[in-house]
Amino acid sequence: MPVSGAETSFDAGNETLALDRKDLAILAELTTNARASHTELANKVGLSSTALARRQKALEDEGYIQAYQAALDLAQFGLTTTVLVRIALESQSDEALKAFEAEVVKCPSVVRCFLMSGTDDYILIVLARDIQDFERIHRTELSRLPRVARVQSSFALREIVNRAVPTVVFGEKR
Amino acid sequence: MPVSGAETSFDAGNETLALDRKDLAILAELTTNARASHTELANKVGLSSTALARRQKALEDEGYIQAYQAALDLAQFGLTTTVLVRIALESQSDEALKAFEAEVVKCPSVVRCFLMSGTDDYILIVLARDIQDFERIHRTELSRLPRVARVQSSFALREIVNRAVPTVVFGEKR
DNA sequence: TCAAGATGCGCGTTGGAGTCCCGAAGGAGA
DNA sequence: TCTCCTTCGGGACTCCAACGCGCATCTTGA
Repeated sequence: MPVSGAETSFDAGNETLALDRKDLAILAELTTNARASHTELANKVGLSSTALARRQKALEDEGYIQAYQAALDLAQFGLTTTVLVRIALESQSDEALKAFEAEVVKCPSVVRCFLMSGTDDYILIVLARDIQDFERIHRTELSRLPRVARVQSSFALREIVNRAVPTVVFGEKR
Repeated sequence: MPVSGAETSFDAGNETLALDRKDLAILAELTTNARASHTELANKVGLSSTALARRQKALEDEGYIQAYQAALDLAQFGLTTTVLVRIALESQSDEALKAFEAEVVKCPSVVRCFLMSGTDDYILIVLARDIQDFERIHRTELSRLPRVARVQSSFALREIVNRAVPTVVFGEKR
């Protein structure tokens, strides 16, 4: 169900995606101001508030918008240190993977965890207050993970890019 | 400036942080429902809407809440492939770093970029539609970055954890 | 005991959200 | 070419709830 006059469309998975530039403008704006009112958004996008409300609701119903969430300034909580952790398991058996994954989701300092191809290990992104704090995390969270053969940590000195959404999303249609 | 009766406090950088469990409950809830109304939040946290509004505004003014943003379902846009890219430069001179960083921020498919310690290289997180699409990104975005000596890519087979905020944040105070 | 700050209640105002209806634009089909 | 039909946009209206203010009360800490 196209949200508006389908211009061109491309295949996304098994569904046909058809968003025009106004839909993308709505999404781009909501990515910045999730609490914007209908009228406010309507002015920025160039629609009436009625038309905008319809489109926004459609975007929500069709799942393009998953949620509205507040972005916290983690530095204000002292979490200024990002660590990339590479973890190799003793075995790549299904049971070992499951056991590891069941525990890693409980680690409170882990924000991302990927199972990687090739070397068949995991990459974690961990947030810590500082290096000493990471030592504690390593001791109390990471070293207690099951089936781990090797843990290798590297610290991020600086973050150059941090986007929630790749800019390519907002430029696909015109 | 404490938001409420300071219970205990800990040092965050150079600022003193004093959030009680109600502040943390507000933040936790807003992390999920950024569009929740004052009354709605007040009920969940156990405050009157007036008190809640004051605390929320304080949290915004003091920078704990950076923004309210819509979370898009990137899979709906076909971006189902996450790639970790490790890039080493020809030189670690300041000029080389600056030149590289000035270009990497322009890459539309890059969502994260860290300068890493130890090996002195960069780690990028790239979102692609599929492997073929990553080949295109590699060709049109990554290989055009300046001063690059080596590019090494590994694909994420699965994402086990994806949190915006480490759960540790909401459990620090009581 | 006193002062400062935080809470909660009640109020009035405002602004947003939702509904209904109509008009315009574009396609399909005879 | 004409007409029907679908779809989207926009205006007007109503209703409800959110927001913000002021004041009295309570708690906390010095």
